[in-house]
Amino acid sequence: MRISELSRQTGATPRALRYYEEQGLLRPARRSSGYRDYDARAVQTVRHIQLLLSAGLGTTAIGEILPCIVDGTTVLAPTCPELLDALAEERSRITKSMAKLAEARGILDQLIGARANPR
DNA sequence: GTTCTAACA
DNA sequence: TGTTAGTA
Repeated sequence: MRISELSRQTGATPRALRYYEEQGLLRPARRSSGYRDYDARAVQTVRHIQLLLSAGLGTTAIGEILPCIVDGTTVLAPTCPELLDALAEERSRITKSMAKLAEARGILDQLIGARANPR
């Protein structure tokens, strides 16, 4: 299928799909016309990319994790250690971010003279 | 009409 | 990422 079709099936813009390729996340074949030619598998791959992206992982991390994903239905399977490793790393990153945000909120609470949980 | 690459009022 | 330009 061509880029517009994959875009339609995944919701990713053609621009994003080309970007994923630049990052080595996708390797579509090329037609004699120069147009990218994606196989059906690409749909699943893009969904995996979107999932990992929404988890806060960067394209470089995703590039390392992607090959560890089993061609199951929707989600991924913690196969190789690299995957668990990268995911655990990202998780601790998030935990640290949450701590900083909580601090920032605490300061704002004082400045505002607010109660514990002002939305 | 669609896609491609490259580049940025 | 969007978007636009100039092509193939």
